[in-house]
Amino acid sequence: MQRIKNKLSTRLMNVCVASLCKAKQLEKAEGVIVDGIGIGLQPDVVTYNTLIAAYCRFVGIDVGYSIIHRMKNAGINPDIITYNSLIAGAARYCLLSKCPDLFDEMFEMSILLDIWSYNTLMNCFFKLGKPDEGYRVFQDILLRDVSVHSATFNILINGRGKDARRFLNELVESGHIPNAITCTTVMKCCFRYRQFEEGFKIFAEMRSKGYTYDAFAYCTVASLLLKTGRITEANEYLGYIITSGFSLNIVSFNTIFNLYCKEGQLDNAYQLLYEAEKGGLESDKYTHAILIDGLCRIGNLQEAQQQLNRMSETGFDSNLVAWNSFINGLCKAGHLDYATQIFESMDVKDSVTYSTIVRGLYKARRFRAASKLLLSCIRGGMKILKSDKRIVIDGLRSCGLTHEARKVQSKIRLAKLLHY
DNA sequence: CTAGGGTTAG
Repeated sequence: MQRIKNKLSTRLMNVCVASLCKAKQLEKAEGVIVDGIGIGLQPDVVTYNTLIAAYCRFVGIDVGYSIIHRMKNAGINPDIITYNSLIAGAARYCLLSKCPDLFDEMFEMSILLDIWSYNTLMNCFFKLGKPDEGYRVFQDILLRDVSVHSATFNILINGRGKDARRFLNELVESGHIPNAITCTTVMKCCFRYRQFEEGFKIFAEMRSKGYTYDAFAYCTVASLLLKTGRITEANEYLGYIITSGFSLNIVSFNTIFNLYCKEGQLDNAYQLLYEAEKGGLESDKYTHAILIDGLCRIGNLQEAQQQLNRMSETGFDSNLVAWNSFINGLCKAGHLDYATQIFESMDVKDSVTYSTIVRGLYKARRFRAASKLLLSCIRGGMKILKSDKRIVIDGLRSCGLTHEARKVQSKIRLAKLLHY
């Protein structure tokens, strides 16, 4: 009788630990376990797995891994879920090199990789832009005759991108019934590849099937509408998201926030931010980037700069999109030198950073500087837009620097030969 | 107790 009681209480403790972990309250979760042990409860594999998953998600894989020692000392062996959480952590923090050691350990304990492990790995490879490795994982799934899960298909759809719609048809033809996640995935892929009609068709189908029971599809569609200048329709869907009673998280909130910022309604944006924070939502890197871009758009560069500072203080110091937005704002306002100064102080830049400055320099008719930058971008192995190449060459020509223009052109060609 | 969908910049 006492043992049954304790088991029940362990389950209760686990529910408590899980909800604290979900809220990132890891110290409190640990406290609950300590208290539980204090009153004679025995943490089980679920208790430890919950904790390991949370550490791997919020802190890092090493801390997660250290719990394994604790559970072994308590006489509990890690299982496939333990290792899947560690694999997910390795994938999340780009530490796939740690996986072979994990696999070895699993092998020693006779724990086999399951579909969750494979899905995690496959998804990670696609996200890292290594589709071949992703497909190799899928081959492994088929070879080892592991039963697939609907998530497997969704990961594959994301990996295929451009052919997502066709892939969905094939799935349906082979008897698979796509769920809401599959549909949203395909719709997003359609939009990404400018297959707008196909995308909206999927959205209509989702609504008729009752697949729009949460804000996911609406956010996708509203953002697309905003991006393509269909503001009224975007507003309609966002209005619906607000009034429908969906529980709004930071992502749906960011979508609405973005509409206000793009529309220059910064007062509304700040009001929304205030209410979201009052409701316990934490701003993320998207919130910051959207706000900084919005401030730049209305020309309030000072406030944008301050917001960047606040952002860095709250731990989002490497938010490249926000910095790119700010550089763009500076260029638009004609502060080329300050923009260049910031550009040079940045440790991490991407092709958007370069492109923004190149375009800024072009508009300021500083063609030599623009071409110099374009070439250093190419040397860094980054993709450049055809239009950027065009404007630099045209710019040089337009002020009689035909020799330079030709030189830049041949250097670009040479770089292409070397890189591809 | 683990994996898959929505939000940002040129």
